[in-house]
Amino acid sequence: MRDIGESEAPATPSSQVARRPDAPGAGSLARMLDVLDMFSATRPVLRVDDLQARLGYSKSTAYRYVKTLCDAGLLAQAAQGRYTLGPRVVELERLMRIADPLLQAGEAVLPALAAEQPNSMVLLCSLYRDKVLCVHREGPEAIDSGGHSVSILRARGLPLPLFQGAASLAILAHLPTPRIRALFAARGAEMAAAGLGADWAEVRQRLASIRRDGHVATAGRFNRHLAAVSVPVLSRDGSQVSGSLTRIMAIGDYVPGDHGRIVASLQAGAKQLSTRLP
Amino acid sequence: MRDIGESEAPATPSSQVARRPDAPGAGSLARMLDVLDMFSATRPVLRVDDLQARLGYSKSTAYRYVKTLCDAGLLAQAAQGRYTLGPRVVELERLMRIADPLLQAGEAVLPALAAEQPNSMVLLCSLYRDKVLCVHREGPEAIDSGGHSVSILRARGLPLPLFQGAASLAILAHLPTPRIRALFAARGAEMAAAGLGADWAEVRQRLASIRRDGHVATAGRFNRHLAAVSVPVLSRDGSQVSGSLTRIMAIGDYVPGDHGRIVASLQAGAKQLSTRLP
DNA sequence: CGCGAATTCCCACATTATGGGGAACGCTAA
DNA sequence: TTAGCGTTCCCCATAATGTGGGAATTCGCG
Repeated sequence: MRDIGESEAPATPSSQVARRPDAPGAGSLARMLDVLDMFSATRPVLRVDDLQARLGYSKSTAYRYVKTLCDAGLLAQAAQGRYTLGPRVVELERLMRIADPLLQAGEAVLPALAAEQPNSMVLLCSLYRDKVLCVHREGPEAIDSGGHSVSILRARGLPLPLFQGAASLAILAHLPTPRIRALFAARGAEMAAAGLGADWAEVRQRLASIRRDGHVATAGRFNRHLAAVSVPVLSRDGSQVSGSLTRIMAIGDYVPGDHGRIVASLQAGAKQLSTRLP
Repeated sequence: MRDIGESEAPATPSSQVARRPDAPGAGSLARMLDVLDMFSATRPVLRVDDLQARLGYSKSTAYRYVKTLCDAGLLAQAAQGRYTLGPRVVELERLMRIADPLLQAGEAVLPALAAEQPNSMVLLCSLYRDKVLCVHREGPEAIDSGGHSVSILRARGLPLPLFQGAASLAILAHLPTPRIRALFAARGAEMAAAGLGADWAEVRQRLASIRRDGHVATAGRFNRHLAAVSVPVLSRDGSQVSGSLTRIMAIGDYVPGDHGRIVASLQAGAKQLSTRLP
C-alpha cells in the first residue's frame, strides 16, 4: 500500500521552493518564521539545539524565537527541550475552515459526486496566490488499482505542485493571462521541467487548449497507478478561478468510453459549486 | 438551532485572554505575530488599513508585517487590499494531524464509542502547555435536546476554557501538582470565577475528588441543553495526561441510571487510547 | 488607456534584536 | 526528599535592523 504525500522529504517545506533559507541580513522577522519551516512530517518535534544548528542562531536567539512563537501559540513544548507546532495553528486552520466558502460548497456538493463512481475519489483544490492546496476530499481514502492500494490520507492541506497534475493545470489555465505571463517570467524553468512547454508560445498554447476543452486529464503523472480528470471551479460571476474539482481513479478504470460522462459530471459539480460561491 | 463555537466575538482570539495587545516596546517580533490575532470567525479577511488602525502601526510597518507573513505563507491576499490567513496554516495543521498520536488513536477508537449511544457525540481533547483544544469529534454533528438542536460544527480546533467544562477539568485534575499550583498562582482569579474554588485548598480538594472519581460530569455548564461526562486519557505508562475523552449528550438523556455505564465505556475507550500512545 | 488605490522603495534615526556568560529554574533519577 | 544536570531566562554593551514619513511604482478597475 502506497501513500501519497505522507512521505515528505526530511526538510522540503513547500515555501523553500521559492524562498531559500534566508541569508543573515534578510530581516529577523522573516528569520524567526523560518523556524516553522523546520517542522516536517518526518520531524514533527524539534529540539532547540537542532534549530540552533540548522539555522545558525546563537543559543539566546534560538530560545528567544522559540519563546516568542510559543507565546503566540504557534509552537508548544512537548517535553523538556522538545517543541512541536502549537495549538494556534489548529485554531487558525479552524477559522479558515469556517470562513472558506469553497470548502463549505464542497462539503455540500462533493458527497453526491463521489457516490457516482465507486473506487474513485473527488478532490477539491484551491489556489492561494501561487500555491495550490487540496482543500477537501470525498470518497474512499484509498483506491484499488490492480492489486495496488493507493491512498491519499489526510488530503486537506496536501500541497500540490503548481505546474503538474490535472488539479493544478485546471486552475493554472484559467488564471488571467497577465498572471500566467508573470508566472512564466518568474518560474519558466519549473514550467518547462514539468513538461508544460519549453517557451512562452508553447506554454500559452497548452494552457489555451486546456481552457478550450474545459477540462484536463492526466494518467500516471501524479502516481503511476492513478488517473485524474479535473475541471476549473469559477466564481459565481465566472470572472475568476476559485479552484478545481478533480476525480481520481485507478488508471485501469479510466477508459475512453467513460471520459465524456466523467467530464460532464465534474462540470455539473463545478457549476453547482460556483452558484454557492461569492 | 444553536451552534457552539461558531460565534466568536469579533476580536476575542484566545491568546488575548492571557496576553493583551502588546504595548509598543514589547518586541517587534511578537508585535508582528499579533497580526494573526486580528483574524476571527466573524472577520476572516482584513484590509491593511484595519491592521494599521487596530494595532497602531504606521502604513509602512503594517505593509512590512503583512509582506513578511505573506512570504511565509501565513497570510495570503484574497483581493486588492484584502488579506486572509494563508495556505501555510492549512499545511502546518496537516503536519500536526499526521504527527499527532492522540488524533490517530482517536480515529481508531472513537467511532465504536460514538456508535454505542445515539444522539450523543464523543470528543477527544488535547492539552497544549496551558490550552485545551478539541482535536477530534465522532458522532452526529448536532444533538437534539427536547426540540433544540445543538450542534458543534467543525469541532477540531475549537478552543475550550481551561477551567470550565468536563473535558478541561478531566485534564486539569491530572496535571502534576506543581503545575496546578503554578497555574493557581498565575490564574487563581480565573479559577475562582469558573467556580473551581475560592482558595488553593478548595481548588486542590475539588481536583483531588475528580482524580479520585476518575471522571467529571457536568450538566448545563457548557451549554444549557447539554450534559457531558469526561475521563482523562493518560500516556501509555500512565505518567501524564495526554488529553481527555468526553461524551456529550442531551441534558435530558443524562439519567443517573446510565451514569455508570457511560463512565465505564469512556474509561474503556481511554484505556484503548492509552495503549496506542507513546 | 488612464485614473485612483494599493504596495513598494528610500533613507535618517533610534528602537530593538543580538549573543556571550552566568544564574535560576524545572525536570529526572537516586 | 535531595542531588545533579540540562533547559531556560536574565543582564547588558554593541550594532544590526526595524521604523515611519513621503515619493515612486505598480496594480487593478472602469
